[in-house]
Amino acid sequence: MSHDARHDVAGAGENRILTALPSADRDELFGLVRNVTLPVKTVLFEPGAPIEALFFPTNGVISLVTPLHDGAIVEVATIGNEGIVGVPLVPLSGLAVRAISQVAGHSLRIDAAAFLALSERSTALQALVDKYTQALFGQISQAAACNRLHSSEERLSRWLLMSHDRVGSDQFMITQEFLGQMLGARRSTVSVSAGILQRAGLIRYVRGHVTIVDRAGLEAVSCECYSVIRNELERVVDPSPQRPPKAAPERL
Amino acid sequence: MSHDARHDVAGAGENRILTALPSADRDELFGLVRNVTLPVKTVLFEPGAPIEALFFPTNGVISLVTPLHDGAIVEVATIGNEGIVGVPLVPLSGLAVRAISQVAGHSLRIDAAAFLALSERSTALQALVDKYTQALFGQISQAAACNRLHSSEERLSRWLLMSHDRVGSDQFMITQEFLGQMLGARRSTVSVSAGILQRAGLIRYVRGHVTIVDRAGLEAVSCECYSVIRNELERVVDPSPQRPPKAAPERL
DNA sequence: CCACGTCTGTCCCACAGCGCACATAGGTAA
DNA sequence: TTACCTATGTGCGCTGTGGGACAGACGTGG
Repeated sequence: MSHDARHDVAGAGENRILTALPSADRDELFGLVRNVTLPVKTVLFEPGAPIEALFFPTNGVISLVTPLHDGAIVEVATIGNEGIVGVPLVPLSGLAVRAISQVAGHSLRIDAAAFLALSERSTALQALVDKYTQALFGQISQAAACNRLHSSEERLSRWLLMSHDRVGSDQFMITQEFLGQMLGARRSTVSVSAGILQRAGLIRYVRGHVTIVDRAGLEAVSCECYSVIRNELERVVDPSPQRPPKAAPERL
Repeated sequence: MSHDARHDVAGAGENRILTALPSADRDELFGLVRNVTLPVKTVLFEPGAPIEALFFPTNGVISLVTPLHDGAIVEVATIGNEGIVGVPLVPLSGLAVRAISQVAGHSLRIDAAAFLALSERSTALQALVDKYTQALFGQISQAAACNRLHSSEERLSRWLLMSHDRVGSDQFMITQEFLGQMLGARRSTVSVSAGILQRAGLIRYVRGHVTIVDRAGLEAVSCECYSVIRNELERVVDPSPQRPPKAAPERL
């Protein structure tokens, strides 16, 4: 696994979008980035605020959440080193969501203007970003359905699996209070669901420290949304296994 | 209100994205489109199927829905003459959602390849599409939160208002069975919620024919999501009232 | 060591919405 | 007219979860 990320001072991983770039483009981009440390609960941007920079996480987990007027928030997507925070990027315009770091980590930060200029020149970068944008779109759509139809236990399992994929460790920190906000559920509901998973021997949960004990078991409990989203994201950085095209509708 | 749409044979409206284009670009695009009639429940594309064409609705309502493995579907966005069906567009790639017409109408159809070629030349078109894509992104994010936290009555009101905006008539057809699928609820739940709205004098509902009686009343019952989404979409075609920027986080 | 703050497990009640079933009304065709 | 299909209204029991509260476990700092 090549480690071209000369700015990756933390030595704690790479960003898979950048890894998938041709080396010339990647080198050029690395000249424009700055490695930033993102403690837990760092807000990268607020709804409506113009995007000033993109972030390519190398480790840690960042969530996109929709804040409602009453103060409640709901997670609509989680982003790790497989993705980009700040797309779709439009000059001087902002997204309708908040980006907030969920598990502490590092990201490569690049100014929006510099990124746009570079992507004018690099069709490979443009193509990758567009494909990722489409996958992110799919992730949010799946979350919208999941939030409506799946139980808190299924959604909790999905969240744990997605985080597990991104932190690269069997253990990470997240309080049930925070988890409840992400899942749009009461803390006590999370506590009950987590207790079920714990008694089933799938996880361990001690004062904000979650340990994934039985990954396969978690996948069995989780709803389909986990694998749907995962496949969609994998397709971006590894296009080899083409999805079988669904039955196309009649030509319009 | 200029009516340049020479292909708009149905004479039943215009697409506001296209209307917002400089006339030169608009004329060029009109040379590439075909007016298509979309009966109710027409599927424009399935999840994963490469997008072959974009659709600019001139009337009617088209929904983006996420189908789940068990056959259930949930609406994640509704698109009328303020929008575009098929974005974000990536060559040879597809979206993770199904597009299905909800209220019969017409759209201007353009081949994906032709559209991409044109948008290479028209920065105005590119900018509009990008802004709309961002707004659509916001709509889905809001729906994800709404689906999780708001009551069926609130969501039903929101759906009726959004459709009302798009059909341009106080009456349109939609069965409660279908509505239940959109809202991710039982038909009987929809029946109860609709009954409440009906007894409150806000709507009339007879065998699939909904009539909006008291729009202001509906807005009062609906959740905030209606106006949030509406503002986001209006910003695309009418950027004059800039949104006040939220408090920006500390510079990263 | 103790004190305090944080985080979790649990219990109560209330209620929206599910799952299911059935009756009825509007529309259509013979 | 009758027969039939579609769509809506409604009733009932059940369950998941909200809303709220409290006790106990863990961990840190004094």
